[in-house]
Amino acid sequence: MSADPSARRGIPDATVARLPEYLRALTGLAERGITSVSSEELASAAGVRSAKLRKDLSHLGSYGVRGVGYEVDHLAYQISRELGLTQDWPVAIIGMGNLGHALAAYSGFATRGFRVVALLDQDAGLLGQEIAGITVQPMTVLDELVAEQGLAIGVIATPAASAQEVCDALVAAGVRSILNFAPCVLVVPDDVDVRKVDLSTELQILAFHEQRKALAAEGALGAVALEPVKPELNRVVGR
Amino acid sequence: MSADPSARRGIPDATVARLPEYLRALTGLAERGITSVSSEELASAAGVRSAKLRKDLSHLGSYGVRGVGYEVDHLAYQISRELGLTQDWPVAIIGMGNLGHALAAYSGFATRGFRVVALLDQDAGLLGQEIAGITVQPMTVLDELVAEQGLAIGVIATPAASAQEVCDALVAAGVRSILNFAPCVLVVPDDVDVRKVDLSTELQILAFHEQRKALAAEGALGAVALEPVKPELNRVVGR
DNA sequence: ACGCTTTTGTGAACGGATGCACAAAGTCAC
DNA sequence: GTGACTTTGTGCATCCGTTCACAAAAGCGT
Ligand SMILES: NC(=O)c1ccc[n+]([C@@H]2O[C@H](COP(=O)([O-])OP(=O)(O)OC[C@H]3O[C@@H](n4cnc5c(N)ncnc54)[C@H](O)[C@@H]3O)[C@@H](O)[C@H]2O)c1
Ligand SMILES: NC(=O)c1ccc[n+]([C@@H]2O[C@H](COP(=O)([O-])OP(=O)(O)OC[C@H]3O[C@@H](n4cnc5c(N)ncnc54)[C@H](O)[C@@H]3O)[C@@H](O)[C@H]2O)c1
Repeated sequence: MSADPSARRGIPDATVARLPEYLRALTGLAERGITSVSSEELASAAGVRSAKLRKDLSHLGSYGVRGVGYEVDHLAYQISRELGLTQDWPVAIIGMGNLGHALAAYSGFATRGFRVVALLDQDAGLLGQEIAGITVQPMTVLDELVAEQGLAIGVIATPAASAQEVCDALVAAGVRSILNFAPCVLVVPDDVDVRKVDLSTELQILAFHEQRKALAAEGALGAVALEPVKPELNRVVGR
Repeated sequence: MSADPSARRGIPDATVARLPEYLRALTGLAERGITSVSSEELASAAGVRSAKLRKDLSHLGSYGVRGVGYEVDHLAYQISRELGLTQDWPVAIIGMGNLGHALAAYSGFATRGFRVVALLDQDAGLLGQEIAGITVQPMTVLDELVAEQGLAIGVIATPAASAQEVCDALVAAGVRSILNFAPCVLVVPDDVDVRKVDLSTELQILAFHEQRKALAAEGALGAVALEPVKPELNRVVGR
């Protein structure tokens, strides 16, 4: 049992998911030359309530000053450290189709603690081609990437039909964190984390709410609105 | 108060978020010629526990048959209806850069109840150009799109600096559902839904867990593991 | 030095989501 | 027709996350 006050492990998943947004908000403030910020201001910049922000930050330690607020640089550093962004994580993108091309060209990786170390594809016609300054390689280099570059994160941008196969290859090579853009469920061992980004799902959730709004408007024409309007600030469909 | 048994409004957000995955699993089963499925099998295909699946489905009505399971086609139809996918939703993509190009070329829209009716950009150099068979138009056509095509959903694929401006234009034109790919918080009126897809956030969450795994492995070398291994099937980082 | 103001950090109440376990409801073999 | 078997739908307990509200802590002005 360590007595270190910051050694509190077990940050809730919901909090971890919001830390990147706080970090982004802090970066924006720092760029505007702001050095100190209250929980109210930062929460507003990040699109959450101040109580939630404070509780989230309390899980990392006590970095605020009562009556004043948080020092922007220091808090940004603490969040970066907690997220493991004080080092650069090597990332490989697999599947250089439409989406893979866009991802490879995306500058948002480098600015946020990630480094694209490889672009992989199965298509012989793509191999050797250069995309965004990186040569496309075959899947066989995976073991080497893990051993020599410390590859830790794989991004799957292949069609759904190939995704599980690619996933298995990543896991076999030792990659334990996977970001999946293919619309399918991946089966992985317990120690591997998978996160999914799914455009269709997001659109379908929007469609559900859109339909509800359309029906509500229709209903309101002939009768009193079935549901009272909920006054709510800055409504965003919760996840 | 209608007595219609299917008129149960107020499906939990968490359930709505999973319906698209169930629908996809059902579509896959139907393609393989399977006509009937149990909650256990469908749950496994969708990557959830069967009890959760059954509770989710119970919110839409009672479409299963005890002792047998669910009829694939019928359940798929019911979920589609609930999500509002029995009609095609017109979608506009704003910002035809790297990401916008990939999205425009993406076939996943049409197969899932969406129709790209317009591609918009501010850049005069792109206007009039054809991408995936659709001509790029200026932002000024927004009002027309809403009035004549019934545009309901806008996809923002511009840089973060322009996103709020584009969002305001969409809202002013009457669009009330927005999918945002730019890494920033959008401020909208209460009746507008915004969902965000954020690559960096997802990677940063993976980095957090990756770091924990690295630290745990390190700690295990010199001492007994600090945390007991949790046996958990098919672990996916929860959201 | 001291009291006033501001803002944090957190205990406690609340609400929603998850997982368990089983009665009810249906099928199917005979 | 009947009984054994399968699988759904759901009540209940539990867990996790959010929100409220305030005492404690720090700065600041006088
Ligand atoms: N394009 C988009 O905007 C978009 C949006 C959301 C989701 N997606 C999803 O992302 C994935 C990729 O989409 P895309 O439009 O880029 O597809 P694509 O067909 O243009 O590209 C797929 C690439 O993957 C490669 N590939 C196929 N099997 C492989 C294997 N086993 N190993 C290595 N490489 C392999 C192919 O050679 C091809 O280059 C799909 O699952 C799609 O559903 C795409
Ligand atoms: N490229 C990727 O893989 C990727 C991944 C994740 C997130 N994103 C995000 O998606 C967004 C777009 O990325 P990108 O790489 O395609 O950028 P990009 O710079 O290639 O393209 C942006 C496009 O938006 C247009 N635009 C700018 N301001 C506009 C305005 N006010 N109205 C209409 N159009 C406008 C520009 O003309 C340009 O064509 C960015 O916010 C980026 O952070 C991109």
